[in-house]
Amino acid sequence: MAAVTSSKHEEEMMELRRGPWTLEEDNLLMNYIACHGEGRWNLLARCSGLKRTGKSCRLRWLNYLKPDIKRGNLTPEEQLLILELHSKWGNRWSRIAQHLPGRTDNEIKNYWRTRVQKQARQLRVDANSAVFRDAVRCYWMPRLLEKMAATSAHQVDPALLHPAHVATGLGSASPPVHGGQHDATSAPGSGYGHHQSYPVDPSPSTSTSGSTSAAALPPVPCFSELSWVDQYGPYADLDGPGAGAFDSAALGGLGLDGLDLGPADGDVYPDSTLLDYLNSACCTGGGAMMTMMGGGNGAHSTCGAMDEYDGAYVPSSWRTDELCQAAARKLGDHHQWGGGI
DNA sequence: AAATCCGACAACCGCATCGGA
DNA sequence: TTCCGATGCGGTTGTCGGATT
Repeated sequence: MAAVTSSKHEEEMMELRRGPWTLEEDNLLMNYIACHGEGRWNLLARCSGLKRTGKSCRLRWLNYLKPDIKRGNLTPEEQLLILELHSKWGNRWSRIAQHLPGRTDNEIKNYWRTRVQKQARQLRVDANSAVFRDAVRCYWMPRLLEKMAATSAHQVDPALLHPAHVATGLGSASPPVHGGQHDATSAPGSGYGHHQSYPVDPSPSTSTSGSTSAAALPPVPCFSELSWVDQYGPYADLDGPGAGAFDSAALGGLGLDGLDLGPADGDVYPDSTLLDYLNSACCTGGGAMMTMMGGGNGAHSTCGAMDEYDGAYVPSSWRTDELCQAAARKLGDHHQWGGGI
């Protein structure tokens, strides 16, 4: 008897499909959800005719089929938002995804692993280290904005390009505007994304990566909620309302991807790398840092955790052994770390 | 032109948490 | 209070296509 039960169970297990979803499966799933709504995934799996687990159905729906899923490359403001929120919350992908309408935790997680962690590897630092966090704040984000201005026909408030404004949002109080690399044709049901290919009767209509359109999008959350003050203390936020805000209006719709934070694999810190930048900042007692920050006391808050040291504000984490070690690899001992860093 | 490498993304797996019986 | 199924989350793997050699 037990053997019979076991074999039945095995039979069931054998019937369960795995791997890529077919168009028919997607249709089944979408139709079922259209009739019965989301949730109760195990019931759905049993009753819909799909030979999938409830888990698999849920994942397919949430990560791919759900109508409000936004596909295509992450926009610059989305990238900035991810960088910021990750520095705040770490690998809380789901939580981060809640602040990027239409983006899934899976997508954000993949972005982090394929793009951001790659940069960290190239810099030989841990992506979760304070050094890398500061690198992102002080180097990646400003360059993101610079590249946006350099490569885009969009009007970007020049004031925004001052690194200080990366964090403070000075220069514009415009409401968020949407646009960027969203392709409305790639929504489930009308087309499929970059890698989607059905093993049976494939009928993908469009490839979406990198494409752009002016499709209407749900609002991108206001960056003003991204104040760093709660994490980094009193020096991490600017004074007054609007502080800590990226200007998503100015950033909106700009297509940018693949920013390099550092050297390619095999190179050992070529010209103009993050560490050169860090070096110049530190060796001048925070001078370069202060430039980055907007010239002094008025805006001493743009690069994350700031401590007052020797009359100047410097990022707290710059005084870590980790940073010194990283810098030493590049610089040897012939540079002095200024400002007591 | 073929082989190999690599990046990107979809999907799976294991564990944690939640909520109802 | 405990148990158990459902759901959610994060880490990891598999697969595909483009780029490079």
